[in-house]
Amino acid sequence: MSYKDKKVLPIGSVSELTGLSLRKIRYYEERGLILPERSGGGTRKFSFTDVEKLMDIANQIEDGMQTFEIKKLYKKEKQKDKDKIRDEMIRGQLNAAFKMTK
Amino acid sequence: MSYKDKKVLPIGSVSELTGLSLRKIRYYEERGLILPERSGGGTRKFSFTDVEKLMDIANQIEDGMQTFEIKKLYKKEKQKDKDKIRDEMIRGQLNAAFKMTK
DNA sequence: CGTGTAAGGAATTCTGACACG
DNA sequence: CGTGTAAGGAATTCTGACACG
Repeated sequence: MSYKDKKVLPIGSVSELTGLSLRKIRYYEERGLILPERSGGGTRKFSFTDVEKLMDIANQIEDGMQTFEIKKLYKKEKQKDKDKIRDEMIRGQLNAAFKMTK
Repeated sequence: MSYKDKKVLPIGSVSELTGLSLRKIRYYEERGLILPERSGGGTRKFSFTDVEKLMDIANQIEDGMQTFEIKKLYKKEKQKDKDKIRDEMIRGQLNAAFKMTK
């Protein structure tokens, strides 16, 4: 995992990087759009990937999209990723089986 | 500037990533080995580059090197970088002058 | 010299709630 | 629904100092 995915940024830094208020960031988490980790004491820790996602979210909100729609969108994205991986695995196995017939 | 150079990490995250105590990190700053930025309120903000540098420093300390030696080393590195840039600029200008003679 | 620690205070973050719309 | 704000408390960080070696 690269630096981009390390959950290490405090919400203040994320707010500065994205230009979003603390309230908005917390709300988007509440709606399940992002999933920061928590320190032992309970403070949120974000990754740069989260920061990028938040900037995406901000754009979509500006376009009048609602949080649950954005969430659905992300679910679809994830499903696509899974489908892709499944396809690749199937292709790999077919390929292996094919070689055995030679 | 990439994510790696953004000064956004709190000292706690840096401590976790490097395995160094808060005391050590602050001390290495005091000795001028790293230069985190400060938030408006005065809290330190580090970059991933700082994190990498700290891991380097930790190794050198383990090898018995003293902080002022490490600092000297970094100064030399910087000087080399400057020399390199100067060389490239001179070469670029010579090249341009040479083309004009054609 | 490099590092741990206890001390007191300040900055940061947290949650739940009320407000507006 | 999405967001601002005031409120009280808890976690995080800060500095300067003493200790040891």
